[in-house]
Amino acid sequence: MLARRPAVTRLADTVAGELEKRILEGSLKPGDLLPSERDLAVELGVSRPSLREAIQKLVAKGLLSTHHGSGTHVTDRLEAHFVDPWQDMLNGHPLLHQDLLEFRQMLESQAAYLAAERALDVDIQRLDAVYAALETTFASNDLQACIDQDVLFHQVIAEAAHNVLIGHLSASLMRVIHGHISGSLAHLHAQPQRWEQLQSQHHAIWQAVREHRPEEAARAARSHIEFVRQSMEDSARQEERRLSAMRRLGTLAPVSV
Amino acid sequence: MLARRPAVTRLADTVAGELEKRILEGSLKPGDLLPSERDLAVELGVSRPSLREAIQKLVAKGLLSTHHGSGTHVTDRLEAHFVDPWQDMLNGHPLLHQDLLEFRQMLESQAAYLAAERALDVDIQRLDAVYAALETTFASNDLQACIDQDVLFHQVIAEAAHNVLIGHLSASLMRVIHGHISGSLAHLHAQPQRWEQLQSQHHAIWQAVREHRPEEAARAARSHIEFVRQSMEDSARQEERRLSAMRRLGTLAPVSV
DNA sequence: ATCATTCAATTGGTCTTACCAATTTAAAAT
DNA sequence: ATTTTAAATTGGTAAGACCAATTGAATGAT
Repeated sequence: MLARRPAVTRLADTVAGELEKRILEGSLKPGDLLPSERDLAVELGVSRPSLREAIQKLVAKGLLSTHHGSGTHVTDRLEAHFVDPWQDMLNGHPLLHQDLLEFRQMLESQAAYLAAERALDVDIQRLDAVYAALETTFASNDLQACIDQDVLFHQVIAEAAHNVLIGHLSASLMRVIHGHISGSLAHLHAQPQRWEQLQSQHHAIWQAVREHRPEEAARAARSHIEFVRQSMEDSARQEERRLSAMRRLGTLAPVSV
Repeated sequence: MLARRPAVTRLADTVAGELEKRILEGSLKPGDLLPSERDLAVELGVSRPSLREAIQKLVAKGLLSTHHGSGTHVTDRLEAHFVDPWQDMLNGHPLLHQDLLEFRQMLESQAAYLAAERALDVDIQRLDAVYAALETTFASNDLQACIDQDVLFHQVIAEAAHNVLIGHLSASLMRVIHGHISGSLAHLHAQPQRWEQLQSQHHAIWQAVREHRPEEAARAARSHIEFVRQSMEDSARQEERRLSAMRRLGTLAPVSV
């Protein structure tokens, strides 16, 4: 029942391992062009389909990239591949963003509610500090810092809810969304009036939590995410318009590789 | 940087995406056996080598696992991501149960709300079938079957919410607490009048969902979990009294720490 | 001579077919 | 009823052919 390890040696795995080894050893450097599939298959003593399966595995891992007509290259960023299955699910299935935001809305409003109910003095002190930092950061133009502080702000609230599941899950979600937040934040940053709305929403949540008004905290958090959701939709729509225009003009020329 | 995004549509990628989608949506659940490669290739309208390349991609990602001779299974990597840290922690720290039930209250009330809002005919048909089974099972004395049906009932509602995160998270949580449910259910089963309350609660949730009354569904789910929570506390308190009595009688050796 | 065009060679992408190997199943023999 | 055996099913591998995108050299016009 437990002979699962060395059970069978799939050829594609062996080949993939061999190629991986060559990459790690340095005989195949990032940017290098692999021999053609036909040649490589002969060299490794396997059929082309088997070689292709191995290559597809490595493509999925992010070690190789294929280009119809030109060849197969070794990716230049070896450690950039995602190991989190949810992470690349998000990239491949944009319809997930909606589900994720919906879930986040539930999670954060509940977190805010519980935080307002249970926050101890130390929690509020920490929250005050983070909020102050968030305010000064938002006044600056450092977008990356804004994202970090924003994430931290929500995480502190989640932890003040004193529910380990909410805390852990909130952290997980934040890590997953982190990359996708930047888009919408950049979009908002370009509109000063909306940017200020964001600040006032944070302020409302902060006040409701530190003054122990659960219902209001939950409502503020809910409408905050609703606002973010709306903004992401706008952002996506605008991006679509931009792409459409570029297609129409046929100027989809490579942006200098 | 990404000027060559929609350049070509590799078939294997399309197929892999389609399979991913089915896994996300729940048509392919963890542990499920995929159709044979030959059948699936026909169903998707592609050749077997192309299908295989797609499968190998997903195997590399860890979403599928192939077994020579038996078939290809869906792994539970998506759910494991959320659960792993908590699986054994729950056993050692029973105080976590409170947090977990609190979280479950939020999750299930939201799931019931969304399910009442979005359930399609097929969802309701499935829900009806599961509820009928639940009712007959509760009439019997098979406790284990009751637990299974109870879990299934809530899972069907979670999936009718049409939010992949809620669906997978609900499945994860259910798997984690599966063992811990039996305690409280056994405790309830000893009190016929409370046992009937449980049934009427299920009935209320079921009706509210199938008649598309979101607010009521959420309220029913919330008070259902509240009831379970209360009962678990009673159960724990009673168990404590029992232990205390045994200590008083000296029939229990000191718990060596 | 220089530039643009054309076309053939190269390369990855896909399909068809066939056969091998592990597993499961059910029939058959004990 | 149990064990044995064989057939059916399933994934694994191979070979050959053709399609499609890319490249680059030969060709042509300026």
